[in-house]
Amino acid sequence: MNLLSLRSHNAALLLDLLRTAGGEGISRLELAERTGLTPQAVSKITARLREDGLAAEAGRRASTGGKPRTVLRLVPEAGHAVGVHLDRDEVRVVRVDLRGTVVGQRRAALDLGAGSEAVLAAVRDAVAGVLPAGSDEASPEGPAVLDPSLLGVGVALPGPLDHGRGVLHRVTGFPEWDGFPLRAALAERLGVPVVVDKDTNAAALGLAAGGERGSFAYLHLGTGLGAGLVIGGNVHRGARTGAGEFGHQVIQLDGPPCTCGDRGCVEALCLGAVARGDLGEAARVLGAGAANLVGLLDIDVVLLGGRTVATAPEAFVAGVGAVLQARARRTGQDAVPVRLAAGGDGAVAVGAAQLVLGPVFGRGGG
Amino acid sequence: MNLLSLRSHNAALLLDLLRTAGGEGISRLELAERTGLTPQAVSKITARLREDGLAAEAGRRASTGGKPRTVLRLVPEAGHAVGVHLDRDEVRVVRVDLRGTVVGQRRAALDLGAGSEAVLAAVRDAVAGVLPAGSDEASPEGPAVLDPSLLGVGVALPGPLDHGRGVLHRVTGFPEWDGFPLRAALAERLGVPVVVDKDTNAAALGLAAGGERGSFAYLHLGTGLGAGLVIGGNVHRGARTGAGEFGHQVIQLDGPPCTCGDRGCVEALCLGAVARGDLGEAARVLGAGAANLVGLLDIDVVLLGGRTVATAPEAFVAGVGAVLQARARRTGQDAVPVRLAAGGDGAVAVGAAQLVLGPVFGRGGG
DNA sequence: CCACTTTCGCAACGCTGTTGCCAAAGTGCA
DNA sequence: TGCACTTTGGCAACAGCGTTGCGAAAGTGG
Repeated sequence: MNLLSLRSHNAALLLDLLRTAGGEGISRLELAERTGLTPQAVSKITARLREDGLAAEAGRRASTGGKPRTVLRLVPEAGHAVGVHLDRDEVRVVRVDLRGTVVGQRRAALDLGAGSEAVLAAVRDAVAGVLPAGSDEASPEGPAVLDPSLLGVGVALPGPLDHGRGVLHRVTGFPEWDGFPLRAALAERLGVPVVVDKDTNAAALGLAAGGERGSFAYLHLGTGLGAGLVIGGNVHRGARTGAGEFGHQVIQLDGPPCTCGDRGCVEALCLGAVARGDLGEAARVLGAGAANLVGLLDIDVVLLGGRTVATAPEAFVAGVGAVLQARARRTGQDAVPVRLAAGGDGAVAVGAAQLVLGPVFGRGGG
Repeated sequence: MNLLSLRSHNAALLLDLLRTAGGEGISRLELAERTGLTPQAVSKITARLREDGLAAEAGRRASTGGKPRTVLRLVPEAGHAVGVHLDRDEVRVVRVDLRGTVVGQRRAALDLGAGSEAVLAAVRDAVAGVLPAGSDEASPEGPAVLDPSLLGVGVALPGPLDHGRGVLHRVTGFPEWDGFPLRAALAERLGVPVVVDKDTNAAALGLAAGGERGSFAYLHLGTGLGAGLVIGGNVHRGARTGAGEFGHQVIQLDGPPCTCGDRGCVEALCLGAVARGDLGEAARVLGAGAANLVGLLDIDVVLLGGRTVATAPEAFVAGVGAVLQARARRTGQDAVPVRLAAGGDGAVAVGAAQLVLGPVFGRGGG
């Protein structure tokens, strides 16, 4: 760690606090208290941020007997990022500002099996569509993006992949994507940095950026069952960036067979119960898996999302909550709360944009 | 992050590399490469470490055509720590040097149910017993330790507790310890900093300090079943420092009742199989739990330990390994290796000492 | 013996956050 | 209205961080 990284570290720290403060803003002295830096250091760093256009003064607080504190806020328009949710049958693209607010979106049908060239071209067009007019001036073959305030493009898609290298492992049902270097291919076509990740990780990251503090698990129950883990504000991806395989956790030894080849996986049991219309059992099974996870990691909160959960949100929240409450009664501690994940349908695309914004605010090892 | 924390951060970084290098030592240029610092910065920092007596020159490497590199090594005697393993029927105390080598140990029978005063006195005596002669000069009522090179005492014991505040939650079978502020009570009696943690976390930390790199899970199968999780070199304790509840992970919905009040816990199934003499089934059940953990966290390696594992190490390693290999075949990735944890009986006490040494080397949020 | 390579320390430097001090901008009482 | 007081925040000087430039030290090889 040298002085340059110290500088950017502290700048990112302050930017993160400015982002968290949102539209209300935050004063220099509050920033000093929260970071442990001296007020004068905060003044210096925020002066640099104001010079760069990333922060601005925004009114002042009421006086407490002396000079009133000047409120600082993030300038959301100073930069933006694009998030792409690449699903099996459609692509969703959003453009967000520094605060994470959606300032443009686009949605298009897509056949993930149509071949990599067709898919990449469709993504390129959809991304170009959310950019401000004039950004797309290059030739169809060349880089699509010339806008210098665009920090990058984050892409989220289902299935295991190598987040570090940006290479897909498998996309269920589409073997032609095995081993495809998605990040490199897209970065070349778009001309900006590209980050790829699993859809569940993107959704979890979006929740973290959206104000969810501490450590939590986002459980996504849709056509499959997966999890995104956030530990201490950062997404936990594991040694080979394959963490979050929640659905194929075995909770019924020698139980009914699962598509993965094992038996008694949460996913198989849970989706089986859903198919039978037994949502109570589905929620109980999901809760058992969640309780295992809570015991292992001691997280703050469990968040539920996905199409299947959306069909009966209260039933799932209550059912999973009941299992966690029973567990809490046994251990003698407060139960870990269960809530519905905010954001709904567009959460993955918005979270994908956070793959790019995260490093700006000191998240995600950037 | 200010300049003082920057300084100690880089110093800890170098100390950690010196420790990892062990007796062979490491040259300044290698340190520079591994830290990303310039060689000159490494020279300055190591000069300070040598002034403080923490590092020393130790010979030189063969020349590669120019001046040979000077080898630096950690001075193990520059500081030491005491680790206490407080078990239900005995207390084990070790004193280790900076390198983690045991330089003194003591073992005494102990009744954890004999009341806090008796237990604390016994711990105090055992700790005093491993200290160099002359350290224990204070009156029986006053602080026991006057040795300034003693960095602190780490205490590991079974059962859930609050690592942050040093307060016990419950010790199974000994309700009189509920809510006992062990850290404060011991710190007062010993006169040095005290850190308390679960025995499984201490063992895992000891393995990490003993050369185990990256992320791993230590599974301890003895009278109970628990886990210590190390993620990126640091012990993961979770929001309320209760992480690692591996044994009460449910892997058999509505299965046989467990002592915890739930049904189908790994611990109940595994120990039940052991009681029946069916070690193959015990290993398979343990492997199922380990596979769930591996999928969720994507760790590098699974390490097994504990008295029950020690009765048939090969059977457990092979049985758990088989489950993980089957999982790897399904996902198409390399199997996560399973190994026997090094250290054996004394591992927990040695690991407890690392609770104190960890922060010196930049581990554990110190 | 001398040219060459490589390591490593001294000195000067740029930059970090910190400290001391003072102007700015309020409140509140006489 | 005026003045003392409180609180904020900028300017300037500063100590200390890692970096750069350069030269001495300590080897190898012809």
